[in-house]
Amino acid sequence: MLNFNEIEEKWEKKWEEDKLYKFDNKSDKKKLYCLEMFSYPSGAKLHLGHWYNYSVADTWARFKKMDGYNLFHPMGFDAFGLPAENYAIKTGIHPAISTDKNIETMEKQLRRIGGSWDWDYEIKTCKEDYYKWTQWMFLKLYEKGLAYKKEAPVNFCPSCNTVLANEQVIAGNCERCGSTVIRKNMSQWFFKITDYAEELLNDLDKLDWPDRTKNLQRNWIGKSVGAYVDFKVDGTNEKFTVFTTRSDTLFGATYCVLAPELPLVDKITTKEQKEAVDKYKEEACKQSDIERTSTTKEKTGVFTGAYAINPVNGKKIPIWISDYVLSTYGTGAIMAVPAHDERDYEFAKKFNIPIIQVLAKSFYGTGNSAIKEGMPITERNVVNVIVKHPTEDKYLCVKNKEFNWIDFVMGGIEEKETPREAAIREVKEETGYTDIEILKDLDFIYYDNFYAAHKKVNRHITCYTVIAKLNTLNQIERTEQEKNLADVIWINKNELLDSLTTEAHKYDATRYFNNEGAFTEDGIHINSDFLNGLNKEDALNKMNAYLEEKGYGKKTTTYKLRDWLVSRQRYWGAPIPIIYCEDCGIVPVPEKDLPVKLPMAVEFTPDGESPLKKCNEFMNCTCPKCGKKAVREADTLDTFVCSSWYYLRYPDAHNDKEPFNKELINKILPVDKYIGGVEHACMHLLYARFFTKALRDMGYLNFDEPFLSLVHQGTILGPDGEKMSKSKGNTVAPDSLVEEYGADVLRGYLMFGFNYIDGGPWTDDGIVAINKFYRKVERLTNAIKESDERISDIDKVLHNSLKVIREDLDKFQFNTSMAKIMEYTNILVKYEKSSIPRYYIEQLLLMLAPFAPHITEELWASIGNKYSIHNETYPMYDEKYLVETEKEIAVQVNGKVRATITINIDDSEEIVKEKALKEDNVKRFTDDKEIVKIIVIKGKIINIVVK
RNA sequence: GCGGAUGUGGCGGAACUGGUAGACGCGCUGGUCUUAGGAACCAGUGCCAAUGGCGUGGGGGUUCGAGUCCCUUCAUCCGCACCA
Repeated sequence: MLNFNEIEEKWEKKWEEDKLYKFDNKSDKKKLYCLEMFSYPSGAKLHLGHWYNYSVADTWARFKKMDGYNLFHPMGFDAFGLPAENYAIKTGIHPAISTDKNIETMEKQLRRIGGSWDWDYEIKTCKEDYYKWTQWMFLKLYEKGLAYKKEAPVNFCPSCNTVLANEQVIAGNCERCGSTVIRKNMSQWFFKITDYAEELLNDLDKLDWPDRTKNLQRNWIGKSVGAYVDFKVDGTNEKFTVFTTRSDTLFGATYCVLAPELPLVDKITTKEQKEAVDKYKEEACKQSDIERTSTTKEKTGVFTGAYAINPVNGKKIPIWISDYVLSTYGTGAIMAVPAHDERDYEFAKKFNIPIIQVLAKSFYGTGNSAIKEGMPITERNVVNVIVKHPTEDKYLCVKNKEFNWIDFVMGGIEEKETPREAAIREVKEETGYTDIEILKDLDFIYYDNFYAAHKKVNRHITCYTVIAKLNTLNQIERTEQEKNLADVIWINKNELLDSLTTEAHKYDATRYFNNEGAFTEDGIHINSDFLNGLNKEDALNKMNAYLEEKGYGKKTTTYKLRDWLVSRQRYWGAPIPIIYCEDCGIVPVPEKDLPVKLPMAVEFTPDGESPLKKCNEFMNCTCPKCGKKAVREADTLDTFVCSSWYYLRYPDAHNDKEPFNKELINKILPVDKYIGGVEHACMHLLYARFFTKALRDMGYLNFDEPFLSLVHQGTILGPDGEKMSKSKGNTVAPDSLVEEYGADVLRGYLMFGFNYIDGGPWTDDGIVAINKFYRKVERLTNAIKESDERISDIDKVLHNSLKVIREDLDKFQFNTSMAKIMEYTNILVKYEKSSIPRYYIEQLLLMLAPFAPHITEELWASIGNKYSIHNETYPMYDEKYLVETEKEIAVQVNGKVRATITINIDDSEEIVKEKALKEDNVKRFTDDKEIVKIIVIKGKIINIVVK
């Protein structure tokens, strides 16, 4: 029996010595760039997640290589970053030293996976020969106006003592350490990723990426089409602009809200309101983002005393400040339309601000076309009355005798009559109840397709709804006509929604029981002058055209995506290649002076200032323009800058003249298959796309997207089904598993035991099974015999397996492809006693080679084949073995399987039917029944329908 | 609240465009070989009052036929979260 660990280490050594996985960039085979996300060299050992990512992806890469591709499969390290620096603060060990050491350990562990990486192309982002070009990237972006410095409110982590990109703030907390992020005004470097927002959004459609990842990015980019509308401040020369997606509701704007931190607030606040406004502002600043944006929080706000002029109707509307308006989105100012926006509604209700309805629901359909084609809105209006029982929890309804319709009391509103008066009259007429009290009107009118039973006509009619209650059940005699028409009934809340006949009354009841709220559905415009009768789409177009024509505003698009903040007040990163000169201002370091070297001797104490600031040899320099004394930028670049272009460096990793040879990388890029965690969806994956597009526009690249196809591995959970964590004590260490079973067995289990995309809980039993399976393969190899014999049973399974394995590997379904290898193995076991012809053993080893590279290499050699199995071609199936002549199909009677029959593949339908009907068990279910029809699906199933 | 995903035996997980649900493996049961076996091999294994019935979270529908399509509902997980 082989000692897996021994042979594995033996072969790893040999592969390395022989450079078995050497990439040939001149090969004329079809290139395939397979890349796993590189990792941060932490002090901890390689965890199971690394193994899952790297070993399984390696199997795929190996398969593609054996299948004839010129595989480019590099590996490296994302080596700058905070942990090393924090470690230095704690222990005094310099990041350069600890990082080197960690990389060394990780390289060793990675090699033990048995990956097919060509280490000659290794990248370490913290090395001068790499970060020199990271700095070069910065300079190029700066040249193009895509890197700029500005004073802005930024996210600052008080614990890490540095600013963070928007993407690094998770629910108001620091992505890394979890501390609450605070807002600070600081002068920082940004990359103008927003210039590419639209393209980043649109090009997602071109990518073979998981849908959820694309959606995460779409969401993050957050495109929203709307309009800017300018409001003048009454009695002043001030004005402000709001952003709205619903300019069509402008006639319903009854107030405006400014974000408390807008400078305009101070300018327009009246003397009387100053104190209240200042106090509110102060409190708003104190709150963290989480508190501020908590949806459960009640709306708060203060009136500024000032009024804005609604540009479309000249109306004066109050200007408030409130923290529900964010200074960071849109313009930091909104027009509030309480009738049709939940938040505005809540706010208006709380502060007694008028609510003007400008959209009305129509049960006939929304929009002017519906009205045009249907009945016109009649002058005559209708009131619907929800009447509560004086003592019980019941509601008054009438039941139409002719149609059994159940509805609330309803009726036309006479001229000179208010809806309330009509309600009282109708209740009396229809039900005879007289002691009626109106409680309130429901907020919004709507249009109904109203059927007047006595006139037998449909009308599109305006509906009001009032809520009333009876104080007593005093009742007068109803007219004969009313008695003949309908019964008076009382039903409870639950029965109402089930039994009400018209949609409109169900809608009334729902709104009443749900306490109304804003009307946020689409509807027909009302109270809106030139928009009346239009639907949303038409009204939006008309309003936006009107605003532009009059100069009141213009159509626009906003994005949630912010420019990427790249400066960090930390040491262990690439220095930003910028010099500040008193005379010349901001001066980029000339390319010839790159790299701006990160000095070794610095103090690490974090105090919110870059450690480099205290390093005089670094800071002091001369201005490249005028030669006077100048200082360097003390901040370093976010490590995501390093990882935004590493995939471009790999193919030309040792080029010391340029970041990459243009011709070469345009040949090898884009990455064909990129494999890594989903957690990078809105950071690394977005940034890298931005870099690619920017470099393309600078003429360096001739492709638009860096990663054509993307796969996320799932997460391996602890045996308890929980996420693995040291604190929970449910971690599984790959090292000890490798020691016990060997790398191939671990790889095998990772592939076989899970759906790669989903991951799942670890089980110890599973890995034993793979061990057993590989032992079986070893045993079968020993049962080899030199013979040209072909066994058709085996051929059939072999070629079927090969076909499925290929298909499944393309889909990243390693579990099912391994299952097929096992099926093939199982058939070989049947012939083990009489020994197995060489051909079948070789096929087994070849098909297994990408999965278990070490063991197959050893067994390949042991049966006397030449080194290396990994230079062999992956076996191809032959269609001729897949053609079936006979097949077993199911016979169903009324959809239930009653028998199976064996048919010849070219049996006619008649023969198949005959065979089926002859089956005893089929007879039992058909004999005393009438056969209605027989459905034969060729080669699949037959279904006999009986009655 | 919005968006997305998932739900199949005791377990991990299969199932192409609707066509014999449970591939493959673990576990379990019985057997063979053995001094012994936690080794290997062979047979069996969805559930049940079992020549039948029931079964893919629940309810309804379309269909000759539904894990797969439609409607509805529940549960779990993950994003975003006052985005105007």
